Amino acid sequence: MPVTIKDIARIADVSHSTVSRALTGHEGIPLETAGRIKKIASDLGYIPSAVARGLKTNRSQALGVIVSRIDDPFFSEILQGIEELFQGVGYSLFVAASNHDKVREKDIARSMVQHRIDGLIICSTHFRADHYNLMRQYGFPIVVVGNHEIADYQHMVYHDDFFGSCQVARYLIELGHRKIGFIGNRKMERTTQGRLDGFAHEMSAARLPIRKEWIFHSSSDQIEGGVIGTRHFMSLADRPSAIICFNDMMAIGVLRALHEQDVSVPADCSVVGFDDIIFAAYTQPTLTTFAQPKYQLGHEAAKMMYALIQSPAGEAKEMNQTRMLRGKLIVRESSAEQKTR
Amino acid sequence: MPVTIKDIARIADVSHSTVSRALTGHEGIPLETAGRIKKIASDLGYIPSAVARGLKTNRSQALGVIVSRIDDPFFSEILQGIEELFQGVGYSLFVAASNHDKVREKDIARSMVQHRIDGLIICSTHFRADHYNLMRQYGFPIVVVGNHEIADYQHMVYHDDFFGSCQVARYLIELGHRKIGFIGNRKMERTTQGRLDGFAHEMSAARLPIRKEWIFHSSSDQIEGGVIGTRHFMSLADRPSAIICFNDMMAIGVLRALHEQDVSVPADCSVVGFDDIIFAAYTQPTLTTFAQPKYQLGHEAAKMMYALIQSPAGEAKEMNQTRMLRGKLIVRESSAEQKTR
DNA sequence: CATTAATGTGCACACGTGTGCAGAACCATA
DNA sequence: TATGGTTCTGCACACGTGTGCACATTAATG
Repeated sequence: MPVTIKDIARIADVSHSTVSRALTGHEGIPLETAGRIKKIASDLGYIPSAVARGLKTNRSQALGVIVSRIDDPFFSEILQGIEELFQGVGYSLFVAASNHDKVREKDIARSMVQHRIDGLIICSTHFRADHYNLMRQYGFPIVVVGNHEIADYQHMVYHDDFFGSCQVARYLIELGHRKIGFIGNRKMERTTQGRLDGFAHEMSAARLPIRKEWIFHSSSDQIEGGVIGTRHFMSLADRPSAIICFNDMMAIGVLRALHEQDVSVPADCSVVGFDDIIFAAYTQPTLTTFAQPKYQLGHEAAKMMYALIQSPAGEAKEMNQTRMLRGKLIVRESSAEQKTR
Repeated sequence: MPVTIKDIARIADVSHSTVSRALTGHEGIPLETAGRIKKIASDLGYIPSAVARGLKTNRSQALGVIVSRIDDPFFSEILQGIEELFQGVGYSLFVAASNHDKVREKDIARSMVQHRIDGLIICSTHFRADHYNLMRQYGFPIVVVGNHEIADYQHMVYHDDFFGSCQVARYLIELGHRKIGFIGNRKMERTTQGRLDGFAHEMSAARLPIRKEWIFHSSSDQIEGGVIGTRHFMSLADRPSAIICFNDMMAIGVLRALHEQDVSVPADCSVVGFDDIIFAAYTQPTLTTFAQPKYQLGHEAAKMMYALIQSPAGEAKEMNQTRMLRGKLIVRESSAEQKTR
């Protein structure tokens, strides 16, 4: 049904080879002929088939992106950053959500290979080593962005969690807080560890105590995780005067739980999040948080991928490459000076 | 590099035709031979090329999804609904964001056609008629979901905004409100009109006045749109005692603006949103809103698309088909009885 | 045993595009 | 005119998979 180069060839009274060469800007075709062919192609509304071209050239002009969930605002912002770069350079994106489900991971890996993608970005999700390795065999580059795992990948873009957490902790210490609680999430191995290390680093630099009961690992990294963590802290005889949360979703849960217990924020307790998702600016009170450059993370991952695709076969591909981005502290209403009592 | 059916054929000592037939479950291949071939294929880790298959069969096993933005929580929830259905049945999704940009729309339409997608879902975004028609020429089915345009498409899934708005208005009226304001957004043609009609319908059914200055069209449908709308209402001598917002993002803006003006919600003014995005449950106060079945919208659109793909050439395709879903009112803290003064 | 039917399998071509190679056509130089 | 070079273009094949058709083999029937 669609117009093919053969249709164009028939009308232009040349062979399909000539049409192919004229349209791809190949040398050796006189400008006049090329112009005539291009005119016909455009009149006929010719749009080349990436399928046929991909079969011949072994480049599908398609990339894969795997996230854990599409409807998580943190991931979707990274996705937006990736999408915007590739839209401009003519690559299409296969997007799939793993949902932390092993079966789906396998299906996704399989379908990515089936479509012979030119590259893959794995974004903020655990991914089992066997599925990762299955795909590596197929030779296309894989960039991992913002992952929580400790494992080292060949090409990575991630956020400097240690630095970020230091900023947050130092800020609270400078406000006069001495009893600071931390709500983490064990599933996020590398990330939570980095943030915990930064926290511990600043606390000991200021010679402040780190009490075991002030570090709480919640089972959920969503809103309810913050609620659970708050319940824990409120049950203590000696409560922290400030709470650092693993992410903003949990911080929103903390705000909610404190409100229900009539603990005033920031007067009685400061709360700080992490990520700066869009809603952090609109909670009540607005949330002090450390802004991860989510869009940039996506953008940098896309740039790294683009370089890998462009580079002549396996040149840059062999080198390990890691890019680390830093965010910045965003002070809003949920944090304040600790009044000496 | 990857294993092909020819590799399998060589090892099994048959022709590649036989391998092809054995793997696709074609009749006429004895079970024993088929089993032997399948075993070899699996041992070699054979994964068929959707590219080559697509060229021959004219089915790419890929679908397109176009949204206006990926990082808008409303769209991404619909996307999640679409993704989850197709993941299970072996279709991959090309996802693209139009950003309401004409140039990008054109590029997207072109790249979708290039990849010879089997179907397209246009999701909650304006899409120029010429680009839409360009794609229609290529014969693949197009399902439009939750669009704001008045134009009728052949295959549509959308939400009953009139019904939803009636529920909201009636609820506020039953709480004793007589002065009700409405913040809309003109860009969302059909949607905003449906909600306005529902509002007007209930108001006149209750013989309540609809004042011109109580209907405000904001230029933005995001948070700032709500802020602008609130500013307008606060400038009036006779202020409404309840505000219905076009969507939750705007309602969050309203909550914020009222808080800054020391207007207590819901004591002095009730606020109701629309959509029930995830954060509506965590604003301060939590937001009363009308829940659109976003996930279901995506799911229904996917189901309709799947039926269209499966149906023998152009059978169901010719019929117009529209599916309308209804949501439900979610009462939270931002609305309360109007005290008679 | 001859004939027919049923069953398996390979050959060859197709899908739409790209490309090495050879030949054709033209021009310039000896 | 003969020779060599340059410029242009078509033939033929390739990519990986699917499939109509014919042929080969075996089984069933007379």
